[in-house]
Amino acid sequence: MGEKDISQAVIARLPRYFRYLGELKDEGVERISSQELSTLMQVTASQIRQDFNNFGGFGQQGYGYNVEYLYQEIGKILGLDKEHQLIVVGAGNLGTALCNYANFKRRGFYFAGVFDQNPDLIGKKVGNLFVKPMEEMEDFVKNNTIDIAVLCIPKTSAVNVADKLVKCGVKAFWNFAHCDLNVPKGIVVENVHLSDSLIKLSYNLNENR
Amino acid sequence: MGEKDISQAVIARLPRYFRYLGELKDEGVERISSQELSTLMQVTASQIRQDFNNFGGFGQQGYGYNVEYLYQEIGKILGLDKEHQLIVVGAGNLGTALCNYANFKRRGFYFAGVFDQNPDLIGKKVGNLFVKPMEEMEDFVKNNTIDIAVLCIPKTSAVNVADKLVKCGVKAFWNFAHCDLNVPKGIVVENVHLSDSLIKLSYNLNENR
DNA sequence: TAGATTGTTAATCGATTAACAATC
DNA sequence: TAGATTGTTAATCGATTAACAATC
Repeated sequence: MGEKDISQAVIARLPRYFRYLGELKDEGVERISSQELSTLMQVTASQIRQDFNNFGGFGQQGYGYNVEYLYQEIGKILGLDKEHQLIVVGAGNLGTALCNYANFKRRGFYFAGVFDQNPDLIGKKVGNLFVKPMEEMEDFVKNNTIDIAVLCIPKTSAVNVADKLVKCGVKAFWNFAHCDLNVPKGIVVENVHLSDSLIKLSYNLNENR
Repeated sequence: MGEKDISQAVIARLPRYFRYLGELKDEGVERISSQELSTLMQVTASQIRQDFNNFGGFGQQGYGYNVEYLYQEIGKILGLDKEHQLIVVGAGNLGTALCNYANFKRRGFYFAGVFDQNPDLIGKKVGNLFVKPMEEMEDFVKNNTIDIAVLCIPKTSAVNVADKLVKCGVKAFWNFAHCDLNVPKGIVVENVHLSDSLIKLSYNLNENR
C-alpha cells in the first residue's frame, strides 16, 4: 500500500479491461494498441493509457501492449492470482444461483460453505455443498479462514449477520441484501442492489421516450 | 425530455434516496432536513440538495423536506408510478431467482414470461409462470407489449437474442450476461456483471491489507 | 421577528481528454 | 532511420463541496 490511492472510477473499469483482454487472448491476439482497444471497448485511448499507467508501464512505444502479458498483470492487480475462500449466507434462490455459477471458481473464488436459518433447507445440496444451519456459521468461519461473505439474506438480518462475521475475521462482504452495511474501517463492502439497478433502468427507459 | 440531461452519477444515486425515504416513511417520519439525511446516508447535505434540485424544488426553507411528498416525487421521476412488463430469457438459477423475487412486483415490474431453449426446462414452473420455449419469445413480445427483457443467458447467445428483441420492440435490457450489448440508440441497457463486481471486491480486499 | 434550512451561485476538486515528447 | 505508439504533462470538462442570499 505504499503507492498512492487509485480512484474507484479506475478500479471499476479494471474488470472490464480484464474481460476484454481475456477474450482477445482466447482469440489468439498477441498485441493491441490503445487505439484498437479504444475502438473495441468504446472508451478513449487516452483513458486506457492513463488507467494502465496508474500501475506502471505495461506497453512499449511503437508496439502497443502484449495481450497475454497485460492480461496477467491486470489479473495480479485485481488479486486474481490469489485464492479466496467464500461463504454464502442465505440459501434461497439467489444464494443457490451464485453457488452454482462455476465461473467464479475459475477465477479463484471458492465457495466453502452455505448457511441458512430455515430448517427446511438445512442439508439441501447447493452446488457441491450442503446447507448448514446458521448456528454453525461463526465456528466455521473461524476454522476455515474465510475471506469473503456473500450475503443473500433479507435486510432485516443482514446488518446483524455482518457484525458477527466481522468479529470472526471476515474481511469483505458481497452484499445482495437491500440495505447498506455499516462496517469498521478496513472491511470492504461491494453492494449489488438489484432493485436499485432495475429502478435505474426504469428511469432511463422512461427518459428515452 | 425538454429539460437538460441529468448526469448518470445523479441518476445512480436516486434509487438509494428512494430507498431511504421509503424506510423513513414506513417509520412514520414526517419531515427531514438535508442535514439529517446527510448524516443518515453518509453523503454531503450539499450533494443531496443539488441532486434534488435537478428536478425542481421539493423542499421548503426553514422546514426541510416532507418525507412522503419527496418519496412520491422521486418515485415519479424514476418512473415507478408506471407499470412495466418484463420477460426473462434464461430459466437457470439466476433467471429463476429473479422471477421469484417478489419485491419487483411491488414496484410495478411484472414478469410476463420466461423463456429457455433447454427442452428439460420447458413447462417448469418458475415463480407464477411456466417456462416457454425460445421459439415463442418473439411472438410473445410482439403480442404483449413488453418493455424490458432480462437476459440471464450465456454471453454466446446474449448479443443475438438482444438483436431479435430490439426488432420486436423491446426498449430496455437488464443484462446479466457477461458481455456488453451493442444496441441501437434509444435502447437502454443496464448491466449487472456479477463477475466484475466480485473482481472489484477482490481488488479492494487485497489493497486493504 | 428570529431561526432554520432551502435553492442556487461560486469555488474547489478530481477525472477525462488532448497533445506531444520520449522511445521502441 | 522513419513510423508508430506509448507514457506523461497540460488543458478541459464535469462533479462535488462550500457559501450565502432568499424565504419559509
